[in-house]
Amino acid sequence: MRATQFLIATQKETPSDAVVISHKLMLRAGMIRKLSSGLYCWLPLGLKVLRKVEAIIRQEMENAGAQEVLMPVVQPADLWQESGRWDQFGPELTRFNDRHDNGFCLGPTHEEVITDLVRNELKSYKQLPANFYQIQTKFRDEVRPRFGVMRSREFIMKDAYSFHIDQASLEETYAIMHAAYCAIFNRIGLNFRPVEADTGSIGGSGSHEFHVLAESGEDDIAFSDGSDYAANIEKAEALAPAPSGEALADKATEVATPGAKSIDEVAAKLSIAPEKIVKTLFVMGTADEETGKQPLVALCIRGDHTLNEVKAEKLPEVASPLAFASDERVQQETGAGVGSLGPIQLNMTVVADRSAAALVNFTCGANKDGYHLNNCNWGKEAAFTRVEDLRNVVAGDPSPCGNGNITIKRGIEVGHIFQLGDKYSKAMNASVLDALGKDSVMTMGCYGIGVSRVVAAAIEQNNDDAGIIWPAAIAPFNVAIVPINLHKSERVRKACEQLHQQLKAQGVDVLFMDEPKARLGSMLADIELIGIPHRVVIGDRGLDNNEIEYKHRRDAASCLLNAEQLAEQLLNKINA
RNA sequence: CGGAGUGUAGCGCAGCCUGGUAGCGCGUCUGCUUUGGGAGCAGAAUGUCGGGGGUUCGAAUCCCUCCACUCCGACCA
Repeated sequence: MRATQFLIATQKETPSDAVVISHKLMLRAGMIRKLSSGLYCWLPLGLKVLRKVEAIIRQEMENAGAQEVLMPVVQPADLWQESGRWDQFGPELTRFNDRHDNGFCLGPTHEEVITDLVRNELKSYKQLPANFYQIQTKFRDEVRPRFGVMRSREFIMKDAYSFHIDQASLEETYAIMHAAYCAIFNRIGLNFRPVEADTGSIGGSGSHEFHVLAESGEDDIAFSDGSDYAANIEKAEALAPAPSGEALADKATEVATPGAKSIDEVAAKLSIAPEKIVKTLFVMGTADEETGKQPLVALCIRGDHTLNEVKAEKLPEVASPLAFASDERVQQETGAGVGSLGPIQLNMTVVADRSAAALVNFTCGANKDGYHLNNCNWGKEAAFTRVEDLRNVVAGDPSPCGNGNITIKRGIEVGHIFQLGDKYSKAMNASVLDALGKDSVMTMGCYGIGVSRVVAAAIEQNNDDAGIIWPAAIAPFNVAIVPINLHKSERVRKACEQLHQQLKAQGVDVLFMDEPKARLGSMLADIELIGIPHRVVIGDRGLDNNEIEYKHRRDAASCLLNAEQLAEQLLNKINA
């Protein structure tokens, strides 16, 4: 490719609204441009990278036995009503009516459409298992799009859906897809980890996320330092600690804590550690079927811990989605305001976290504004209905796998695979005839990769002060040819043209900087910013000595190659 | 949705407080010189100062209002 025929839209300055490195570099390198909040145009350079990621995914999907299909972005409302998600999804699902006033939505995912397609096409267990995938645009009206294409509203996703006669078959395909995902991210050159995950609103049983490790990630991942256990913090189980000692025989004592509302303020005022305080949170409970009224539910965790909202939401007594009680409601039920609350004489379900339940002689709110109780104990002053795992694990906790302790790192979720079970196939009556000639609801799996997010994640892991450093497999160009005094030296032009042709003939993605009067410094800066792995500089001075300057993007200094065997030597470097 | 900001040339920004000819740097275009790490000189083009209303002789500047975008939080595959 010639630079004069390819839009190189690099910028010296970073647009002020970019905060993460991949967003800055994608803008500066001229890969993407923002159209509106969470909506991006892909320029030729960015699209080349995107297409390379797609090509790798396609190959591995085919290897895994998946077949490519293409489904519409616009989906009819009645399918979503059939699955029940028309009402479950919030404003993230963009809905609209067509000219006939029929309801539609923009597809945030495609379970409904594929299930409809498959129930019409597959009739026999002999056609199973079947696995279909597509690489296609999704739209989710995110509350807060950010970080460029990392969290955009419109994005490219590879989504696959598998259909099975039973759970055993699903598990087989799930394992194959798990392996295919590892192969994809390895080929792309990412430092990633599969982690156990919560299934979220998609529903179902088993699930893994694939995370690219990076500081800018939006998820916390818990790793064990004693095994290969890894889980999203939403999912990671916090084990019960050993009981912390003998309860004092004395009664609890009331202490005045005027003005102290947060755990930190109370801890400071009373000179006790936050881990000796019980924090009581009030959330809305499941509505009573007859009256429709929502009771409150109290959740108790240790002062130094944070509530795991995913775990809390799964409690049968707690309304989903999780909502905290209003200050007025809390005041009504307890007689005290937020900041002085405790599990004391509460007329409601009280669920205590395992760590909170293990405390003795702890401090908690007195349900009386401005007062706390010291030396409280469960079964005496304080009471819980039952004990559950409610908190987020923290670094240093014992790993739930039984080996080692937890460390926490940030991850970017680039893939997510689920064992869906029959959630959609049952709701939408997608069945085949089994070996006995009976209708059998199919079991499903689904498998997603955020294709555009993968591009950003690769940059997060591969960059330096000068710009992007592409992993070879997804570099927009693999080699850059940089001439010196192209407009003056016929010899330089000839050498460049020849190398350009030779590499092209070998199928190498090569960029020839053929702008006749371009300055060396700006060409080199552009190539480094764009992140092209291999670079040769061809000038008269080198040609006099039969030498060509070569440098890999990761090398500190350049080296010299023989001019006559340049193409061969370069091919060796590229294939190394 | 709560909090905090920002909208002035393609990009980065100043000007606003204290109303009086629309500015700077980068980029772009022309010419000459230069050419081994983002060149120099000379010249040029580019703005409904986010939109609408108001105050005023006069508004980028003051007031009202709407919109867009960004950040933090909440929330969310």
